[in-house]
Amino acid sequence: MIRFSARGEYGLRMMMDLARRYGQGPQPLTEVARHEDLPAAYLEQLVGKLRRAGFVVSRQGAHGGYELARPPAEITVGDVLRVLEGPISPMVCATEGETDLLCERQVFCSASLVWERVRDSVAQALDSLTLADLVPPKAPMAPRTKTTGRTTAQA
Amino acid sequence: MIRFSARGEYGLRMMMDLARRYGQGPQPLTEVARHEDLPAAYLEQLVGKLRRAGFVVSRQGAHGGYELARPPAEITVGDVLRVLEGPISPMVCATEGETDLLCERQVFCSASLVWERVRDSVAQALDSLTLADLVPPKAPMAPRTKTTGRTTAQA
DNA sequence: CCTAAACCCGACTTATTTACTCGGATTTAG
DNA sequence: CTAAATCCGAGTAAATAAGTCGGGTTTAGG
Repeated sequence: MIRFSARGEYGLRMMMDLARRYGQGPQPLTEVARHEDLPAAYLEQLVGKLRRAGFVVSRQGAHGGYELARPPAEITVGDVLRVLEGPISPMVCATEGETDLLCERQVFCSASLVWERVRDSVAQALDSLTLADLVPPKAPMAPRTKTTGRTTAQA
Repeated sequence: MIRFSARGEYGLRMMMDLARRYGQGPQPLTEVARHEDLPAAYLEQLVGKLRRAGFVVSRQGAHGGYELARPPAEITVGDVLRVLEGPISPMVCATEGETDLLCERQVFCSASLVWERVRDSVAQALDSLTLADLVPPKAPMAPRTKTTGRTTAQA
């Protein structure tokens, strides 16, 4: 229940990939798609929304691509998911940012308490995480696996 | 984004209606449907699941109907919604109660942190509310609006 | 100038899910 | 015996999701 769609998943993974390469110039979408094993043509739709929302910038033409508009620490997961999936809304009558649109039974409908709680706790979870939290800046160029001790991939 | 379906909404409202009349014998589904203005034939599907899950009991035949299997305070919103909408699962790889089913990139996929956080905060929100919390036992038979001072409905 | 690599955009398609409805069988109080 | 109810599975229309496709525009480099 209460599932995010592929838009959110793919889009977030794309943004994480861009975060990993932040500061290295524009990344072509085909590269991102290859890294994450996602359909490039579909990512195009998603990145368009993110660009229009101001979270990524693009450069057209040869050697073009996409790049985060701000450092990863300044973009939250909530920012990304709201662009791709719309406002947090576990139920129509409990949509983020909409005070007006409520059904007429709302005044005495105690179920709305549930949806509002869910909405707020999801918002809290999403807004407290930035791309930087998800993409630890542990040696992106010089893989120094000694100090971290983390195996980044095995099998 | 991340929306409950009508199953969850209708089902919860139905359970709240049953909670309001708990202890008054079995309630026919047509009554519940009328109270909540919901399609009775659809509720039938939903209440079937709730009965098989042990949260309501039924009596067949004339003067039959449905009734909560336990007092409202002993049924959580999480109980009800899990029966109707399945386990909490903001993403396939972060489904409640499933430790095995994870995609092979999960080991190094930091996005899963997001889905797990969302899952756990939704679970916390749903499991901390019982039907009794939603259906205040304020004078169900004798509407004594004086002491409460609450306006239950004003345009 | 020319070309290839990329972004840009909207329309189309297909599969799945949702929100129901329908028909009919069974049970039971009066 | 009948009417009111639970039970059950199948069917169906509409919406949404998840992509695909075709073509246009921009730009670096030769």
